[in-house]
Amino acid sequence: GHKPFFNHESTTQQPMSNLSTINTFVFGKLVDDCEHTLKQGDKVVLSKFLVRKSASASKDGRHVLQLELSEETGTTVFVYAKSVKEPTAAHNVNLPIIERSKIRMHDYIYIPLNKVKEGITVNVYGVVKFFKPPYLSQGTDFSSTVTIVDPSNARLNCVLFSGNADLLPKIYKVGDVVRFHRIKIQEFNKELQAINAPGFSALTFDGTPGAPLKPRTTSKSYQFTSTDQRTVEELRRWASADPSIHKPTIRLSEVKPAEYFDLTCQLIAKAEVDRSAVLLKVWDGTQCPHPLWQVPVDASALEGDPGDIHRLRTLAVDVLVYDNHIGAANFLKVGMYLTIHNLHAKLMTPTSEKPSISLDPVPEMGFHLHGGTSYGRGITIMPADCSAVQQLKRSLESALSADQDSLGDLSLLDILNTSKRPSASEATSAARIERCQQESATVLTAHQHIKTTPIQEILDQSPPQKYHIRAKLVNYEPRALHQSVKLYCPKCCSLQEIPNDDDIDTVLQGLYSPGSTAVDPDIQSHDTAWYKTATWEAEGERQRQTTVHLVKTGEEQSVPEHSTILVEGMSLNDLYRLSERFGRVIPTSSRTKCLSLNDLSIPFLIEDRKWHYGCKNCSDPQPVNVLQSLSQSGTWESSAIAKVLGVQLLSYVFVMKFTFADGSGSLDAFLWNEAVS
DNA sequence: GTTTAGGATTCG
Repeated sequence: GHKPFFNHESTTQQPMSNLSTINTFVFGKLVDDCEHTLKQGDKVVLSKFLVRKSASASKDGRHVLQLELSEETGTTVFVYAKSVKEPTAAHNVNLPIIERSKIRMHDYIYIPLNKVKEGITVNVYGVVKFFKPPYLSQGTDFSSTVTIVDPSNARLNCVLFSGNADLLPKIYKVGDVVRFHRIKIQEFNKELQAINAPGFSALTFDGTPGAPLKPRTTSKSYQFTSTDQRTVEELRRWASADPSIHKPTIRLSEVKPAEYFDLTCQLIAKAEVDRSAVLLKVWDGTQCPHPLWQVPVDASALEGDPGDIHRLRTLAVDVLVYDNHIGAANFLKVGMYLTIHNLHAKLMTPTSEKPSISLDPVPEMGFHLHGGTSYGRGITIMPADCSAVQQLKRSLESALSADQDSLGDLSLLDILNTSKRPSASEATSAARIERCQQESATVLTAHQHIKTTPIQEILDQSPPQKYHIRAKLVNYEPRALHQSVKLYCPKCCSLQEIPNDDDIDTVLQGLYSPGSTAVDPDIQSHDTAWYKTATWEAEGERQRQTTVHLVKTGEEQSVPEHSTILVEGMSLNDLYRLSERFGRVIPTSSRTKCLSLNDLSIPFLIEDRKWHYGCKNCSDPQPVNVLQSLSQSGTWESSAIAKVLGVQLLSYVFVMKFTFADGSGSLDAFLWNEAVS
């Protein structure tokens, strides 16, 4: 908890005004430091504290604000050393005479791991035997699991949580030395287990004997005595003799199939593959001896310098990062140094849908960071100054100098030389926008493993075959969706446009213009055995005779919606009106001896407002009289009508044509479906 | 001072 630490009112002789007395609270680890160092009456300078409203101002009469000191905000407490002459103005932080206090050391006691007991909170040193790098738990905090060992031959599993991942130990590899303050020992599954207690803090050291004794921590103040130095160095020496702890690092050139390993590398490029996977292109300066499996992703989807990606293509490996690791992957920036923990090197036989020409497909090596946190799977961002990255950089630099010609322009060089992350220049951000606009509208998921075939290779082979292509869309038709509906003949496979109203009207007017109407008097206005006829003059127009032949049905009370009519002399508007009223409308003409169908460039049947057309190539129109057979059977299906009339029915289809090109050739692809009627 | 996770491979 927190304790009110300073209370000037009680320490000064004369009473102070409200505004000159402020409550100051000390939190966490700083409590210990201050508790043992500061005495009443000391003069201090405080930096980087939090200012909050005082909850007690109305009661204690002090300042309405309060100061909150904690390690998390980076607070530093300066105390005037005894030797320093008292400054003229205590608040003047710029005074050069202020120096960091000699804080009296707190006597921390470190318990050997074989001496920990349930229920106590202790401080320990240990060597990391196993760890899971911090990851976001299902709860609110980051979590990290660390197993430590020490020369007492005991081991301790530590389960650590923190809302701030920086407060968890910064472990890079097994063998690192850690110091934990305030871990609580408890029992779980009949074993002792440690969990971080309030005020927990951790220091982590490189496990290499003789390496600098600089601890990894974000803490601004920590106690580290010469005793601590000896302890760390002792643990380093003790662990370095243990082969189960001291494992060699594996580089891409040494990777064996089916191996799980930790890879320290630099990120070249990144792409979201689908909802469950992110692609990382990484390199460590060495060449993997196996053919590399490559995740097919659109170049436009790759975040990273296209030039670098191209130049490093032989050294870079594709790593697929799945599921829970995607969140961590999203934080990564191109140029960063990483350790990917428990990376799976897997040999994969290339899958190809095309007929195999080569006899033995060569297995390719793919790298996967599987989902979950088993075996410490995860990604750690490595600072440029740590020894693993120093070593990595030497490897990257030697790879560059080995191939100066092809790698000389590498923009990642800037990162190597300056140790800074690349800043997005105007040029690259413009390029990014351009690429962004080229992004696929649709992404097929889970097809990463499917090989694509160059278009020319498809053109050289004989159909039918199935392929996957990756190509640029050069053109597509039609541009408006409604234009994608066409008429299709299932017999001759021809496609044609749906005649528009103007065309139909023109045909109808040509058919029934006064000069051309030589209606056969024999069949005019005669009821036949199977239809009744009515003829009249069209109103208000040029002389035009219109005729309706109503097909008789068995029932006397036939409703128009279920009736079939044969019509003559109709305009386009007439056809629309009649088709709304009657179930089936069949446009005919009686210029010849018998009632016959019209030119097939207009519909031969309008059924429930659906306009049916026939194929000019494949139809052999019969006199309309043949419909009499249907009037007897009573089946007036459009297909039955078409059949007896000798008409090859055209169907409505959705068709889009795409023209693709991939540099090797170009290909038209049709997207095709039956239209819903 | 709650919960989370509590070492223990893999859908891809």
